[in-house]
Order: sequence, then structure tokens, then C-alpha cells
Amino acid sequence: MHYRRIAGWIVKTDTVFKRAFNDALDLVSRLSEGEPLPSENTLSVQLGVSRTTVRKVIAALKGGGLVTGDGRHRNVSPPGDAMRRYPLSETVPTAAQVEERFMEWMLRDSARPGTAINELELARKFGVATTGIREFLNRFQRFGLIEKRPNAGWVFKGFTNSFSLELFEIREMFELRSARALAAMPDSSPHWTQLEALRREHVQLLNEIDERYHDFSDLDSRFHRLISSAAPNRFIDSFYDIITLIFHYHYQWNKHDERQRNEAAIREHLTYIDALVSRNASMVELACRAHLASARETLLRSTSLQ
Amino acid sequence: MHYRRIAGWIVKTDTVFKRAFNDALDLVSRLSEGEPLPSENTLSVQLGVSRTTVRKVIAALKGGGLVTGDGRHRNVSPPGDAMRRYPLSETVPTAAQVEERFMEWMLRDSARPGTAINELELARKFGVATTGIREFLNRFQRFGLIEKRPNAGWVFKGFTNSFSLELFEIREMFELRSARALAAMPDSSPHWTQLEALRREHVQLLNEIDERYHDFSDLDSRFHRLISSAAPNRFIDSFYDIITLIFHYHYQWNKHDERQRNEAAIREHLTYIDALVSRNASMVELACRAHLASARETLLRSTSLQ
DNA sequence: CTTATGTTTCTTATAGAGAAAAACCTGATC
DNA sequence: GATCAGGTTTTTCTCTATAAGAAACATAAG
Repeated sequence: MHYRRIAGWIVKTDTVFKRAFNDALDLVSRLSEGEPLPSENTLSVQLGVSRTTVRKVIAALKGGGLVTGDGRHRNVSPPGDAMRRYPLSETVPTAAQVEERFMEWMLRDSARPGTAINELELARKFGVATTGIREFLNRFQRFGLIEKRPNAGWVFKGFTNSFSLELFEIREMFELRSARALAAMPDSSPHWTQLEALRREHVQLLNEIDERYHDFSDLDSRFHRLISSAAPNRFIDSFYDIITLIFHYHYQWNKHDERQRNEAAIREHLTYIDALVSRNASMVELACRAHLASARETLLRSTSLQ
Repeated sequence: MHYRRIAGWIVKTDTVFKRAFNDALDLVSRLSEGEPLPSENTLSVQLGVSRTTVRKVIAALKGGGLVTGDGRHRNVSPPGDAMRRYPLSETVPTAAQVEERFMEWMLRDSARPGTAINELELARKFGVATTGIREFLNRFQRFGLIEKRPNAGWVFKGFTNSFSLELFEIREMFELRSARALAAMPDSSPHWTQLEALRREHVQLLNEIDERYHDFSDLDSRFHRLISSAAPNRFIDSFYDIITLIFHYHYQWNKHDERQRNEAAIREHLTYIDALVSRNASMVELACRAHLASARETLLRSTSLQ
């Protein structure tokens, strides 16, 4: 964790500026020498930060000689010494780092069910203030893995088999409901073209599976989100956040059999897509259940290792 | 909001102590004069606080002359001047007060969809530090009514019709699933006796509806929780927290037609209970859907007023 | 040796502070 | 008159501080 220690006080990190600065370097390098710099407002939109931060970035670029002139007359300089990018780790906001470290503690270090979570201890371990830990735990509460005892800390309930079973029970209810809604969409709906595009992506990934099996995770997430979008519901979307988070971190540290797992999942998706395209309700249900059952088995195989 | 201002710092409120003290007054008043005071450990369990707080309470009782002696030889004093109880408002922790005030702002003052939520402004309005507001908002996020824009505050999405519709879509899925599970329970299950007891409570409440219609809310919540308990799932339980919170505050400020509404709901519950007892799946489904449809209509009638 | 109280240590709840980042306001420029 | 940049104000993020409250440890009484 990187701090700016000013007047003895460790405060808000400038990760927003650092990320924006890195992005700005890329952006400027794509412009040719002497070209005028886009306006502050334009950069603000392109970099996804406020004008205040854009101005800080421009000042830094000027300091490094990548931009000359000021006010309305700023130009890209002729290529001189490239400026140093900030390391990726300094562009991650504290809150995101806490999440990462906590998930690691929980999933990789196999914390045992019933373990007490100590805010102060985590704060020291992760190198942040207790406020940061509290904030994370309060947000994380909804994922059903921790529980608060007022005035007396938190308990980790465990990433157990029953957690996975309960998760998949809901997931199946939600997914079946959305799949039915999608299958009932009119032929004119844009969902069908999107689905067809996703089908082609699946086929392509299958052809290059040996090199690109890592890319499945993203495809998987987009596929399930397309299905959900057939009948939007904020509570279902919010539930998918849980699934996404769990899978993201879980598979990040559990690479066992990844290629085979993903290949099997792609084939299941293709069957599922065909069923959807056929509009045959019972085929959709069958394919959906089959896919979720195998995803559940995969997760269970690893939770029971704990 | 009541503070203890010591050495210029406003810190943790002593609401735990004050509530425990009030409870202890009741407890002591039920003991007869000269009787020995229960041990610190016993009191700790009875009052639901740590021994540290119990000792503070005992010290206060001694100071007020309600308890005499010390160490192992403490007795209840003969009744003298009754000690003043702390007002209820001083026994509510800051976090709970923030919740209350926020729900009031949202539901009663009819905040408009899209309204920006300003941490600093709320902190000033509610008389707490921004940390307290942030903590609440982070927890409250899961209820689907607010959304965070990093580095730029929160937006209130609105207590709208679509919120209610989405809420009830999920509620119906969950409730149907639990009702089916309950209907499939073996005759020997304790659920049936609990259900029978609840049925009698419903009948009784119906008989005294004019005086006791307020008591329905609690009965309603216990009834739906009994159904859920037939097949426990943490995500469903957590979803019921949303429903409970919304209904609790919503009806607290919307008393229109309360008696009639509750009477109708009790009759629906009775039909629903009979269906469950009959174990007839399609009757259960019918009764469950009918009840939820009418609950949804009630909620919609009031959200559309906004 | 179990259970009580006395004492000490650790943790949580919640205020305040201040840099980073966003938002706003204003006069200049195309 | 729409858009730009300079200056100013407001808000968020994230730190520290400290009393309240919980928990752990020590010692005494039955």
C-alpha cells in the first residue's frame, strides 16, 4: 500500500490521479507531435475523471515535457524521454485492495467456519485503517459469508458446502425464470442477434481452447447477463454480483483442471443456446439445469476440500 | 442525539449501558427487598451485555440506593425513591437512529427518484459524523434503493412502482418454493404444530380485530418466517430482511385503512394455512399467489401516490 | 474445583481532520 | 451563445483518536 504522508497525516490516496495519468500517457502517445491536446472537458470524459483531476494530469504531463503551451493553446510535444508510468498497484483504490486481500484470506488461506474476524487485526495485516475494514465488511455482509454481532465483531460463517448449495438453489430459480423469459421473447428482439453473436464467440473459443481457455470467464459472465437482461430485476442482478465475486476470486486461486472445466462448460452453453434458439421450453429447462448442475459440482468439489 | 463530551471529544455513546440500566430497574423491582442480587455473570446473561457493563449498572444502582453491600454480598434495598429511567431515545445506538431518520427521509418525505444523496448534508441533518452515514449507506446498498458512484456520492433510485414489482416477483418465487417445501413436510414435523398454533392466533386476532389490528404486523412476519424455515436458505432469509424493513417503515407512516387491510390479510392467511394443512399443492399455490397479489396491490397503491 | 468478583487488556463505535477529487461559478474566447 | 480554462467551494475518502464495551486474566470465596 502506498501512501502520501503529508504533515504527518496519512490521507486519501491519489489512485484516481495515477490511473488517469497512466491512461493519459497512452492517449497522448496515440496523438501525433504538434497536435493540439483535447479540451479538458473532452479528456475528462475520455479518462472518466473530473476536470480537477484532468488538470492535475495535464500539469504532470507538462512537467514531464510531453505537453507544451497553456490555456487554450496546448500541444503534444515531439517525442522526448518517455515518462514513467505509475505501477499498477498504486492505481488501485484502498477499498479494492481490502476486498482483494480479504477474499484471499477467506478463500485461499481457507479460514475455518466460526472464525472470529477482528477489525483491528485485519487493519494491521492489510495496512489500512479500521474504517476501511469496517466499510468493506458492511458491504460484504450481504454475500452471506459473514455475520455481525453488535459491539463484538464479526464471525466468518465459512465457505462451506451448504453455502454453495444455497447459492445454487437460488441461482437455478433465477436462471430458469430468466431463460424462460428469453425464450418467450419475440423474434424481432435484439436479444436474438446478441445471442447469435455470443454463440459464434463460443464456437471460436472452443476452436482455440488450448491457448485461450482463460477467456471463458468473461464470456460466461456476459452470457448469463444476457439471459438475465430478458426480464430485468434489480434483486436478481444484485444476486449475480455475489456469483461473479465468488467465482472471480475462487477460480483465481483454484486453477485445477481449468482447461477441461471450461471446455465442458462451453459445450454446455452451446447446447443451452441451441435450446433457447429453438424456443422449446422443456429443452431450455433441461439444458439450463444440466449446465448449472455441473457448475455446482465443480464448486462443491473444491469447497469440500476445505 | 445525546453525547458525552469529555476532553473535547464526542465519542461512542453509552446506549448499551442505558438500556441495560433500564432493564435492570425492571429486574430489581421484581425482586423482593433484602433478596441477594443475582451474580454478575447471571445478570450479564439476563441483560444481554458484558460483565463490564453489568458492573457499571450495579455501581449506578448502588449510587441510587437500590442495592446495598458489595462484592459477594449485595442485596436489594428496601424500596426508597425510585430511580429515574433513561429516556428511550437515549437507549438507541447511533446506527439505529441513522436508519430510522434515513427511512423517514426516504419514505415519508417522498424523496424523488434520482435525488443525489449527500453524506455531509445527511450527517449535519441527523447530527452524526459522516462515518455513521457512510456505514449506513454501505449496508443499505443491498436493498436496491440507492446506488453508489465512486468518489461522487450516492443516488436515490426511488421507492417506485418498479421497485415494488421487482420485489414482489422475487418474493413470490421464494414464498411458493418454501410453501411447497412446507406442504411436503412429514406429518411428524414440528412445523405442523407451530402452524396450528399460528392458525389459532390468527383466529383470535380476527375476533379482537378492532382493538388489536396493530398486532398483525408481528404475526405476519412470524407466519412468513415459519414458511421459510421449512427449507432454510440464507439468501432467502436475507431477502426477507428487505421486505421486513420496507414494510416496517412504510406502514409506520402510512396508516391508511390499516384495520381493513389487516383484516383482509388475516383472512387470506387463514385460507393459505388451510391449504398448507391440506397438503394440496395446487391449493397452496393458489392461496399463496392470492395473498401476495393483494399485498402487492396494497404496496403499489401507496408507491404510486408519490 | 467451580464460580464469584477484581483488574487489565483488547476491540468496537464514532467523532474529527485534511488531502484528493468532484462540482460549481465566472469571465474569456471562438 | 456554446465551450473553454482559471479560480473557489464542496464532498468524498481515509486517516487518527478515544470512551464505551467486551474479553481475558488473576485471585478469592464457597
